[in-house]
Amino acid sequence: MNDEGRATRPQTRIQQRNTTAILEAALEVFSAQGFRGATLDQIAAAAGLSKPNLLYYFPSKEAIHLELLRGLMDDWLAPLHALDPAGEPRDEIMGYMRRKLEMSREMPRESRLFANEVLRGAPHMMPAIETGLKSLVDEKAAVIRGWSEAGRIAPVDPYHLIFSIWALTQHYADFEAQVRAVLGPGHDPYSEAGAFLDLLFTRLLATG
Amino acid sequence: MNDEGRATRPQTRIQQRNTTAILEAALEVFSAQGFRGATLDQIAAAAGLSKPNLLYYFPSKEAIHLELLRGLMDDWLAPLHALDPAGEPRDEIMGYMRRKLEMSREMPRESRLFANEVLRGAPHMMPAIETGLKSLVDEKAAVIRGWSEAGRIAPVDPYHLIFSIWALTQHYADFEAQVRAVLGPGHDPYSEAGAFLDLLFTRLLATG
DNA sequence: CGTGAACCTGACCGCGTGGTCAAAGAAAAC
DNA sequence: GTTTTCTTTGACCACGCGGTCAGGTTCACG
Repeated sequence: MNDEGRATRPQTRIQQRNTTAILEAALEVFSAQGFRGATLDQIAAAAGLSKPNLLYYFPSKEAIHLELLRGLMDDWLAPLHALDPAGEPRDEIMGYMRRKLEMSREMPRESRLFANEVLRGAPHMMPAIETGLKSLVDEKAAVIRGWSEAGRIAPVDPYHLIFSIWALTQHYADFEAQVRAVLGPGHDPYSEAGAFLDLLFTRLLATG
Repeated sequence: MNDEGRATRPQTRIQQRNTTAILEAALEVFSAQGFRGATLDQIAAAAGLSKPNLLYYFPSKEAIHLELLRGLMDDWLAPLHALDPAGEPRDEIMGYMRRKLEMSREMPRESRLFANEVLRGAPHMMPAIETGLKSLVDEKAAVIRGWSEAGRIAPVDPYHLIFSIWALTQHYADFEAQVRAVLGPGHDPYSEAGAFLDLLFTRLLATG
């Protein structure tokens, strides 16, 4: 039981369990209802706690929301971070796309939480976007531009290539209701998307 | 001054002006704040009316929201509706994509309003999506499948082709905050996107 | 088992918000 | 000019919601 790092972190068993339950419940409610649409009672109920008890662990509704967003940023950057400048260009880009699609399948609530935030103009995340996200994208875009100029993939604008990966993969999580309604029953949107996107990016990146 | 059509529709000059102003103001506020996040006071202020006066023209906050969504559906279907089965396949699909991108540029608030609704699981629009939208997509997907099978465009899943057009074009409106933050100043996202998407769909659809 | 800290709750509060209403103020109709 | 209908508003209300608090209960630890 060391006490290193960020000041004051007792972290008992109960604290661990309850904060986890609260964040899980908050993710569920915020992603489905938005920040203003969610109520502390809903979150408390979903977490199996009373509202005052919930506020014993977090000082305010906003604090829960911020904590959720803060934790999300790392997960969100990870797939792009893993794009390896030393790898085979096509494999790296397709791999990035597949990881993002996998994230949409496995973490649709997180995707919707993020979408909600950006839709509003990213009031809380703009600093993180302008620093962490931007610099990472700049870095990887330079790598892709290099590949492009070296003729290892077809010429493309690297920024919009990255945007297209975000758009195409997150769409299946954020607009899931619409996708399922249009396809009708008996479809697995994500596996179909996997095949389609493989094809799309293969053709986009193929050299002469 | 005829009185045909839907029962009771006096529509004086003042009524016309005020309902228009209210819907315009509501679009502004709802698209930026979401349904729950928006307040009647904000909408009234943006419309230049008092709150009670606003409620003289619409019975409730929800009624304004519904009216907005109802009016949006037609605009939303129009670009796909215009895809001509008798046209040149590549031109038709690329034309559809360009019309959608144009809509994102010209009507970003409407795009965000729609995104907000679908993110929440489309509680109000699901009926319209399951009927109007789905049948239109089914119809046009069949056309595209025909082109694909006839070898006039490269083989693609027509449904996911349409989804990809939605995702790629709406992304620039819905995630505008992020796109601008990542690109930095001195960029015109939409014109760059136009060039990129031209390239992307050209390569995706090219035969041989 | 005792004691202090951590955990939990019912009751409560103030404020913002959706919505109402009676009555005043403009337009239109005659 | 008068009446009638349409338009606008200030004052008001009920309620849901975020947040507080005093006090009770449970837990960890010696």
